[in-house]
Amino acid sequence: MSEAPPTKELRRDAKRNRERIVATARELFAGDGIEASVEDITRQAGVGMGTLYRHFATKEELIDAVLEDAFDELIALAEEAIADDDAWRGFTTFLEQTLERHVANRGLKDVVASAEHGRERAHAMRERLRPLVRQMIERAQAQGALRRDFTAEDVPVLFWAGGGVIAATATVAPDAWRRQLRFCLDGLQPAAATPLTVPPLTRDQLDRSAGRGRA
Amino acid sequence: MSEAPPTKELRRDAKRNRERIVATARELFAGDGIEASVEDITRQAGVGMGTLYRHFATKEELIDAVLEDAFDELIALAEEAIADDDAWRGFTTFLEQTLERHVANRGLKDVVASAEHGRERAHAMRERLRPLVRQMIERAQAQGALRRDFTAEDVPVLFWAGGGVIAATATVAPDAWRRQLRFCLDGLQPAAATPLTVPPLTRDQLDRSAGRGRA
DNA sequence: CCTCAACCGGAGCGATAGCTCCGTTTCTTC
DNA sequence: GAAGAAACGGAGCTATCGCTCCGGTTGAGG
Repeated sequence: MSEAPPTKELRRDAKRNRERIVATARELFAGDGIEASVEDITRQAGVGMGTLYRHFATKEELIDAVLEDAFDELIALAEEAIADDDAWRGFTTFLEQTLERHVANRGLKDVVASAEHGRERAHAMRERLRPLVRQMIERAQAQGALRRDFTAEDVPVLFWAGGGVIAATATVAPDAWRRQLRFCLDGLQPAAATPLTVPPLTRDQLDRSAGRGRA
Repeated sequence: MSEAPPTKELRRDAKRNRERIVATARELFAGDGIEASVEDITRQAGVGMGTLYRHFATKEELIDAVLEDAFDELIALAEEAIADDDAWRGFTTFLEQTLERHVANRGLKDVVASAEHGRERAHAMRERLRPLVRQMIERAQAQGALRRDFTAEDVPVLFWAGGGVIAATATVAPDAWRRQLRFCLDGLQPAAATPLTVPPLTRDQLDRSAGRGRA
């Protein structure tokens, strides 16, 4: 699982070029989403196609490597949320800060909240996030701040919803998603709860959602 | 505005082929979204490329023509909502039925809830829908069933949110959006309302959102 | 400084998309 | 049933994307 770091030792120019590629890709993915073309990346990084593909076997691999930091940050946000004595505040802050990242980093949103693109690091991030989210929710429910029919599997749904708003409005009104989130959060308080008519997603459904295409 | 119907009179085969194209496109757009390729459409309709492009100058025009019925249905749903004595029930039913259409018709979702694709009929539909939605909301607020800081400009935001959930889950759990909508609706009741931190979208922002690209 | 493995760049491949062009066929009219 | 306007169909154009291939270049060890 954990990529052993026995990678010999890169030649100086190779190391420099790799860093340039990652830095440029980070910038372009953040701004344009993962649909930024590899050609744009190489041109702006000042390297050739061959160079990029010697370091990354595929574009997906590059995406995965570029977003590693962002993934780690999401984990850190979840841990902060759990550390908050006020579980409800922790939970809402986690949602807000995650969606703020989605606005600032379209590539992150594309991988987390939208389509497939489940490479190793992304998958590992989801695995690490899952128990944290579950704990976050259980604590908020135990403190009586979150309706009891809300489940951990509903969290990705909130991200998909926020992602939809962000995709449509980010360039024009980068805070528009906050209204939508507020409405949802107000509806998540126990006092506001009205019966749900459908069950939450199962683990299996979650894995297949926005996962491996429409197979 | 209203396309005058002075179009001479199509030859019999031309008329037949046009109908085949529209019928096939309707089916493929509903199933695969507007990304269904024109080649697939012509093949399945049993016509050539030239035939399609004699009837529709561009793919966008075909989309617009194909979705005309779906647009009319949305208008009808809005009118039904307004006719309901219980404004809240009318409003929620409108949202539910619209999103049901989005699940059943991916092409409709693509045009209404997602990207640009603002051809004439789509634009006209939005113009017709706007006052109906406004009325729907004002009535629900007057009846004390809807929080007062909710505006007509928030309705597209709800569609974008629902569209995000549908895009991710439709093939795996076609009803998953109902949970998200329930949470939101519960949060739209006056008793649940918590202060919003950002203003609603302006008309101008709305027009540019998911509108003409990232210009 | 010399050598050669390691690394570089970018033309080009193959797939896919929307769309055009034009030789051929078909319908309608007289 | 002949003629010509109208419509047909599909090969192929252009553009874009991810990715490969290979002749040339560079940097580190002896």
